[in-house]
Amino acid sequence: MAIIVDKVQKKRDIALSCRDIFFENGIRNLTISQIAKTAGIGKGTIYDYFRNKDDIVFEIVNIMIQERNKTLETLISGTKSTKDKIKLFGSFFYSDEDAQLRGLYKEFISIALSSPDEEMIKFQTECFNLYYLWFEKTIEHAINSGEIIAESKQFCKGLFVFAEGMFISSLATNAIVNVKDEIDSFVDALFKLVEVKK
Amino acid sequence: MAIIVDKVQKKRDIALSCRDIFFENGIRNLTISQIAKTAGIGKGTIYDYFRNKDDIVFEIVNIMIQERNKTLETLISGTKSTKDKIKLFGSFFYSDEDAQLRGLYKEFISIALSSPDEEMIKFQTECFNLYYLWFEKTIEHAINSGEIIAESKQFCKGLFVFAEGMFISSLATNAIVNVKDEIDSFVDALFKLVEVKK
DNA sequence: TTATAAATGACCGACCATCAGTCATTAAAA
DNA sequence: TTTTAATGACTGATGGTCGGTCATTTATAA
Repeated sequence: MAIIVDKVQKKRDIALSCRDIFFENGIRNLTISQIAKTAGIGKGTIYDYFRNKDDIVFEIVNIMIQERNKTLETLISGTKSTKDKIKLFGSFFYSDEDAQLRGLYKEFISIALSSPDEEMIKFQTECFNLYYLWFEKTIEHAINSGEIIAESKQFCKGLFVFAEGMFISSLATNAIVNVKDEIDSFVDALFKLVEVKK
Repeated sequence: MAIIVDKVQKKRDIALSCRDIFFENGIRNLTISQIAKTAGIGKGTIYDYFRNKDDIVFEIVNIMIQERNKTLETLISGTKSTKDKIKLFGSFFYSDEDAQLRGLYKEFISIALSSPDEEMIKFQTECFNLYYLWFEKTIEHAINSGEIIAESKQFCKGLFVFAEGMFISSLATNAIVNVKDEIDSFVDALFKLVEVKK
């Protein structure tokens, strides 16, 4: 027998060692050779751990999003107001702390649109469902406590998805400048309609 | 002088002659040689009319969207109900007639995300503003005629952008299956809150 | 216990095929 | 003869492969 490396861990290490150059250059402006050099390994070794160049971005985003989910979970449980909880879900699309992940997520979405891949879609679906479950629970709780009207539930999916639309529009146009303000004002306006009047 | 070709027209012709293969294969699975062969011209000629491969997609989408805008304009003016007008804006993201344009638009967004280009962003911004103006006008008209409450105006941008979010989510996840239903039910729910009660 | 051989997984970079984009040349019209 | 259009052979770059090397561990036997 010979050396046995922790393939999963090494894959993570390679991916993470490249996250800065991916963020700075974008996948299209990076060569496998550069990536391998940055990771301090041979070009061939890349393909012992990744299916292709896209797969590296996927791994980075995968790791970073899973880390972020944990942070988000604690942040949500530490937030009292329903409205603030809702806003917290959208914060990914504008907060300074998430700037790098957001940049890499952008690359990831670009890949997912032009080269849809079973695994990527599965991961995205899981993320969507996870977030959405929390989101739904938050809204339902607010309904049950009499804070907002029952009809609010119908806005769950739309409200949840709208932030993604703002994000894409902010990247693809100059029409959306301040994502935070747009999200905040939309949520505020909706809450005014949905709050139970005393 | 020698033969003078209408550069603008020829660019259009080349672009449109390739729209089917772009829709079927996607930009990543097409080579310039294939494109040139499909257009019935030499490889080098492509570069007399386009800056690069991305630029061809841009031209196709550009032409098709501008055509669609005209159709949309007449469709809107032929639609009476405010709610139907609003829904009309979202129809791009699910209607059968727009399936091909939608597929090419997806490619275009993918390009715009990973290789942002001045011209593309400018075009997208113009489209956004054009649609949004109509959209805003529709809402304002409904407010002035006493159909919906004044606060409705605050939902303009969010409502407008939410359909794009649905679209992206439907492509990147398996969590959104029926875009039309999602858009319809969100718009319906919002209208219930916003309609002036008699 | 130590020396040697065998086995195996990790790692690598030269190599290959492909392809976007260029440019020297040709063709055709005026 | 000049100008414009068109072209496809060519080039440089790059994603991905593959045969081979190296390092470590295990087996064996002296």
